Amino acid sequence: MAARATIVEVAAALGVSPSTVSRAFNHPRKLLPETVERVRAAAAELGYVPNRAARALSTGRPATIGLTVPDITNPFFPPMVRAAQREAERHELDVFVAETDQDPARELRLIERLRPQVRGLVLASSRLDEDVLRATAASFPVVLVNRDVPGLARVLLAASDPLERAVAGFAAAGVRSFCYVGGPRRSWSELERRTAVQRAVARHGAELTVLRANRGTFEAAQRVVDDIVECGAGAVVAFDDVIALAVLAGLTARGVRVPQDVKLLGCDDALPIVSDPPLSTVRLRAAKGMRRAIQMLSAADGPVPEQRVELHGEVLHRGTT
Amino acid sequence: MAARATIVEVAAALGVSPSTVSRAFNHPRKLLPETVERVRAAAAELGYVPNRAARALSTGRPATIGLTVPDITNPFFPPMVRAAQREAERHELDVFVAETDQDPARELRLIERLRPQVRGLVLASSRLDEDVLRATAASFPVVLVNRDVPGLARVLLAASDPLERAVAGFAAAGVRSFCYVGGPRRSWSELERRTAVQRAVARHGAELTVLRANRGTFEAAQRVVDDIVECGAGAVVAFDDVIALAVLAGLTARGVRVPQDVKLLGCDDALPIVSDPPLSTVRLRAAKGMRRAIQMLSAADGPVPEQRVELHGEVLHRGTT
DNA sequence: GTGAAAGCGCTAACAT
DNA sequence: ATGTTAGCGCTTTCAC
Repeated sequence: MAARATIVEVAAALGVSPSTVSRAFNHPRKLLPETVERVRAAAAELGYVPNRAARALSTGRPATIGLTVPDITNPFFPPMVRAAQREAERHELDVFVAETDQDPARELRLIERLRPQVRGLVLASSRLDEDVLRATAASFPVVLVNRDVPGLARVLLAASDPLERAVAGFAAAGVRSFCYVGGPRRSWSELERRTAVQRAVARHGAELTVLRANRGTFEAAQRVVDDIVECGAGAVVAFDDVIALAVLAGLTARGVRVPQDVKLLGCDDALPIVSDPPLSTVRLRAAKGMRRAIQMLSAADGPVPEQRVELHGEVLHRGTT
Repeated sequence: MAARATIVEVAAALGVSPSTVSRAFNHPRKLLPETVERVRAAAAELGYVPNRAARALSTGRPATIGLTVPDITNPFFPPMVRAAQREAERHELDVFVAETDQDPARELRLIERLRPQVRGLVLASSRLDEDVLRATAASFPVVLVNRDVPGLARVLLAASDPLERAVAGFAAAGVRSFCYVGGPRRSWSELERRTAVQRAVARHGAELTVLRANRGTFEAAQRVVDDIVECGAGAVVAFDDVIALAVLAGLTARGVRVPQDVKLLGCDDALPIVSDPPLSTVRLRAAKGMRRAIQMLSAADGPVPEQRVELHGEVLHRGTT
């Protein structure tokens, strides 16, 4: 029961052919119910566990999909990884997760490496050039998440709607000067969020200062707090919650009261922690988006047809707005 | 260059045998340098990417190791996942990550599923019974992380030393009553940390109230804040940073000043965020531990010999102590 | 130094 | 309804 038996061994033990054992698992309806039963019992008895790699070799259809994320320590991604695995499970698929480190060259290397052994790829927040992505997706099933490349299958976790709504609310409350603290330059989310804020601020005839927390990390964000204070904004919109919390801590430490003096809005709702006051943020539909991505992949057989799915988040007004 | 060529195709294109192509990659020194060069050039030209699954089938030695974690959204684990992947890379190994959801049955299912296609397993914070673990590790390479089962190979990220030191410091500063807020019941870390605090508190003749944040989550922790206030402790040690931050927020909201009224110490140093005041915590050697685990696995061929590696963390005194 | 052949564990025609 | 055969992509004896 402990040792791993093979199909051939199970077959031998039962005096049937390997194909029968294989069929008992893959096409049970092609066998006598009784046979299926006997085979399954023997398999369990011998501790048989299917070798999925061998199966993939044989069928040419691996039951694994690859998922790349730029940075697994970014709290935005683990929930997506979980959602991917859970949804894949429903389709009897495995998920192989690889971290690209935000490095396009590394991302490409990983993709090449994964390709022979996965059925398809979900690329989350890919940093690759459009043409590289197009070339890859032309001959292989690929779904993009949070990357908007026309012609490809993509799922976008949009924050623009709630962001514009939030800005409108701030403006209505009398805010005339805004500040946006951006995240990773090359990310689609950064573009989408910044653009939304710019549009909304302009629409209300207010002022906007755009700052950037270079590598999208907490430390980087702290350095911009001085600039925020200086520009005298009445509301700060941050690219994500990590940055927002850094800003919150910085403002508080400088005696600026949130939300009385400055309103503060984060994005992602990915952190398992609260601040004081609790951070207002935009909740995205990350899990749902990842489920969609997996579904697209498991449906398609061959390159995934173009489609653009945009899932809109919602503002969560908590203590900082 | 786009399509995935196979070894046979590369061989055909060159008019050599498949074995030669194979050798050019796996045992280049058995070939004329010039041949190796020609083969590599042709392979690159044709976009040949080795199929690792097929190689594993053929050699019987998969170049992949499996890693299970209880909860990937717990910020404690992503850095370990990253470390595992980075170290594995150095050994030309892949890492397949699976989430057990803290469920022993699920963990066991995943292990069985992984076994045929991985060279070995790293089980982080395993929730399986000792005998199940022993049985598994008897016939298969397994390294435990943060689970202390005698007889097996294990890496422990210990917090006891720094925790005892911290308690001693609090006692020296006049604290007579302590509170420990525990985490997941079945985890080794919980036992190790709680025991350390109990021991240290007893040694200084002080009082200890042990509370628990049931599922180790932020929400659960908030519910115990009232109990903390009630027991009148002068210092709180939390199982991890997530709990500690919840406690901090709860205390602050109730007008209790940290660290003036109550000192607060977290554990793990895993969160990419700060609080105000910044949380004091215990930094563990998670990355280093995971590297060790991978090394043990890639060294051993067959069951990993017993060994117990204990890596000690250090106290990080920041703003809450 | 290189080729030919067998086989890893499994599946899918094609028999029967 | 089940067995036989061939082969997935690769590695590895064993020959030459």
